[in-house]
Amino acid sequence: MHTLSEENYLKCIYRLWQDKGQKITPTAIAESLGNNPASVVDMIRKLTDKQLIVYDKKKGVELTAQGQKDATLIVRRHRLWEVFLLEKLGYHWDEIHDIAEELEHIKDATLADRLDKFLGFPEYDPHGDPIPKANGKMAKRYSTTLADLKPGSQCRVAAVKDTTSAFLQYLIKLNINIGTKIQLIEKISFDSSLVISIDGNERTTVSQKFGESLLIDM
Amino acid sequence: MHTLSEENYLKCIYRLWQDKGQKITPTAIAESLGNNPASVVDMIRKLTDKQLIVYDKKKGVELTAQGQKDATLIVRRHRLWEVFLLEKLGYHWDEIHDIAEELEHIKDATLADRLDKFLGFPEYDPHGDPIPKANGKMAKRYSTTLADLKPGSQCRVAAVKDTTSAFLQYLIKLNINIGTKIQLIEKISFDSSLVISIDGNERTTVSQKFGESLLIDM
DNA sequence: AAATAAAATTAGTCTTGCCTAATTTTATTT
DNA sequence: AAATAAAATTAGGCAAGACTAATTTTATTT
Repeated sequence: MHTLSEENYLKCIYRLWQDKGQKITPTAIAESLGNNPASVVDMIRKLTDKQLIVYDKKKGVELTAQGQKDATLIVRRHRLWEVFLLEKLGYHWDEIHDIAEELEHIKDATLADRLDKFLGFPEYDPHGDPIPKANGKMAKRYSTTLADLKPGSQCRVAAVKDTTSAFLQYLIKLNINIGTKIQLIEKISFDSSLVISIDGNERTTVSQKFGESLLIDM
Repeated sequence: MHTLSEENYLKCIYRLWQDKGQKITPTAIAESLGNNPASVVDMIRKLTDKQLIVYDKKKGVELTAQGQKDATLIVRRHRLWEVFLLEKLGYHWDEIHDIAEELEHIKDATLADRLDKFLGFPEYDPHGDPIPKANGKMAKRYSTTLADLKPGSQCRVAAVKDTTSAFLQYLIKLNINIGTKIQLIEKISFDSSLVISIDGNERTTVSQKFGESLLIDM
């Protein structure tokens, strides 16, 4: 079994891999975890010894088959607990991430599967991220963002790319949820701000950063 | 907030205090946690600095008001999670203790109260231990054991004093549950073995140790 | 009360996982 | 290509929380 820290690194590497598909460098991991690059180097050695990752200076860090499997299970647990917290305990969107961050490390061979069954085998978590199945497979992950949309088109909010409560609280304020319809009216060429209409209501302007944090479905 | 280790010590001290009401010595804590007495001395210093306990060589370790409050909350969380695991996720009696041991450390201000509500404010956990309420109060704790019973009398299993799976699996084998009726037929004076009848069925003989691990209600 | 046993404590060590500072390696500019 | 900047790595340290071994204190016997 893995330590809490090892699991957090695995999850982080998994996320960087999914997000970018690019080379994963020690610096990128350090930034993502808020740790010092020197600490990352230590952990890279440890995870390499455990054969969960392979590190090559040219290619960066890559997960081995076992590393992918283990990381997927952590993500599965995280997302299932998020569903539980929201649906069963009545937490709000912006409160669940940090708690799930702790719950995902609970170690028991059958816990994830039992929770999955109890929740009715959900496909997506409250942030719109697909929940890996027991066999590691998972539903489609959305990748188009609101910022990628052509002005004039309409879309449906499918997922959030950013799960910080600052972003989620802003979404609550704007009355945006998974499933909300948004129309992109105009893209301001000066700073790429987006003029949008939420659920057919009056226009609002949001930043480029905002647009890049919302994953959509067309 | 407290570290995982601090919480485990607090809980251990709380349990020793409830169980025996006797002087709590470093050695007793060490035995209970499976740690070295030297480590216990370190932690006694730490918890004393945090004003969670008071240590006096004559009186042993005692919880301060704050220490009691914090320990009670940990116990509350542990017992609520046990109810959840058994009732909602379908675990068996003997599987829940260790998982709850991890879940009890999840830190969130409203989690215990939400879980309590979700479970319908249970009074007792699956082992028959009373669950502390949000205000710290809790239902009656049973203290009479089967071994204290007078031969000839009848009783109801109210709780188990031992939550190891070895004991619980033995109970499953004997078909004993919380609520099961037991009649004490005879006490063998040689070794204090107990001849009992479970739910009116044919006689079984159990050890003194067994009798001391079952808490009963008359 | 002295001898012995048990408990408590101190001193020093180890591992994990982080840090800073210094150095080396690799990339990017000019 | 040389200079500069950025990234990676090494070396050494620190705190938490455990350990062992040695010592001191307290309790129990004789």
